[in-house]
Amino acid sequence: MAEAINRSLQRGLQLLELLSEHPEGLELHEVCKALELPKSSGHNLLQQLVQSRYVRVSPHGKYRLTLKAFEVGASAVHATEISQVLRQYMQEVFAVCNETMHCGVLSGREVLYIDKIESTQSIRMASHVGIRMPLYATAMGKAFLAAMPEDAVRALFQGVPLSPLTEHTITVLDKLLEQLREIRQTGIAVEDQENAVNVSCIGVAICDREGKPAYALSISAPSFRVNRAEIDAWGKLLLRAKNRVERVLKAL
Amino acid sequence: MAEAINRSLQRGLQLLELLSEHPEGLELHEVCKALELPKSSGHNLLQQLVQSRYVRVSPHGKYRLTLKAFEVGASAVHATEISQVLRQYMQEVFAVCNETMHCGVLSGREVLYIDKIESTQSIRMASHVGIRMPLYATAMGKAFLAAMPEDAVRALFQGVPLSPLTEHTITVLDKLLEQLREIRQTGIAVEDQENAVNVSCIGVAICDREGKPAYALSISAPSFRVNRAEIDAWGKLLLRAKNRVERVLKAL
DNA sequence: GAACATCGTTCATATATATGAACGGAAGGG
DNA sequence: CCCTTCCGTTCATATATATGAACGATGTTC
Repeated sequence: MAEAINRSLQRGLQLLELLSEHPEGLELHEVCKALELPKSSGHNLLQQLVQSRYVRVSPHGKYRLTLKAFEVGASAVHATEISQVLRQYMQEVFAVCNETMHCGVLSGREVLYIDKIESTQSIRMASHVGIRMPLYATAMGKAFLAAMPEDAVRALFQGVPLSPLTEHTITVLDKLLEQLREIRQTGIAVEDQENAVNVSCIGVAICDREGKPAYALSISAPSFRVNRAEIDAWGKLLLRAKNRVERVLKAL
Repeated sequence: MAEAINRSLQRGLQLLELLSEHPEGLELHEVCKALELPKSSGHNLLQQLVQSRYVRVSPHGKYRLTLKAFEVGASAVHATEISQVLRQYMQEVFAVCNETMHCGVLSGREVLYIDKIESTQSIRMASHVGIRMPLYATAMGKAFLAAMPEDAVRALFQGVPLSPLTEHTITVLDKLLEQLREIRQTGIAVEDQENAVNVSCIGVAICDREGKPAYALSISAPSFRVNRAEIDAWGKLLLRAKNRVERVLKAL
């Protein structure tokens, strides 16, 4: 944590983040403990957040975020005007595959999910927009990494353990790097139950004008519906979408 | 604006809201003018927002929201656990109608859109999650109003003009009240090009345990695809979804 | 190209915040 | 039933913020 420029504001924002990680709500003393605040300080900040309608307090004294935070955040994602274009092409791929699709942005060692279209099939993936997932265990993430030079990937994961999420998760950096080399050949990243059991994903990265990975698209489906044929067919669709989005990005 | 409890935080939050209304970004002096801040104060707040990564500044000196604001907000909507249930039933209705659906919450004289499922048909509605629309000109909104006593509706719109959004918008309160009486008979609200031309919507309100309207579901389609038959069939689906969600709400 | 605007940044000090300590109420234990 | 403990709230004052004024940089006008 860098030294604050404006302590009140910094702590208020930290408080919003903390509450966003605790949907069930937190009590004053819990907030103070988590952020190492004196209770009088925490009280003051929470009061302001309540007055500004970002937080409400339940009858049991639990502080939670309100939908005002959602409103502000939602416009942030639509401010990145490319999101409209991404959604358009996502929709077109979805029309063919009818499997849950996600769109994400690269964010440190994680991918941040910013949009999704859910499959109408009864067996489908659960997920939600706004979450983060590790790069090394998702199709979108591996697509991002494959769009980076190997040195950059090594640097990014220098000293960072690849914690297993399932028993299929790649936990050895060299193995990951090897797979990234394959992905660079085709442009298509495949992930088979590395993030959640019985779920497979196919992803592509979309690069900005400077060629740096920025966005990714993926298809997620129950593993039994993802075979060689689907990987080939859906992969092609994703690549086509990727190229079209990149063309728009260049024209911007 | 109430007197601040903590001025820094209050102003910082106002600043986030302001930026959320200006996706194209604002310069320091524009921010200061809009919020009536001295430029040194605006500068300090923006610096903190940048340091906390809620805002970034473009090469041209334009301040914009980042996706960090989106992340925090997204979890706020998922914190209202009912959103999972709503989405589930929305999905089931969507599987039949294949028209764009929305889910919204009642917020003052407006409906706040919190979720959507987009039609895969080539002619479909443009909209996005996080926006607000006036109650009097949307199917969701009229469903909300019909779930309130007439006196409450009168009070809500006391002295508030019903500004036309299209030439079909209901702009006379008595006419709106009359239509609400009809909606109370069936439970289904229909809106025909009152919000946007060539778009028709069907909506239902979902009430909480105390019987107060809280959520709404709607189907939006090009007007030519919405005839008597669709209104009846889709209206029934929506009513069924409404009842199921209300049952869950009572059980919570 | 000189004079003038306009904008962002810096800084000293008047003003508002942060917090330890004290208070009051609620819950739990003996 | 009293004592203890744990929370949330209030308050005075030590500390940090807010801001007018001054500065430097950049762009504009004539």
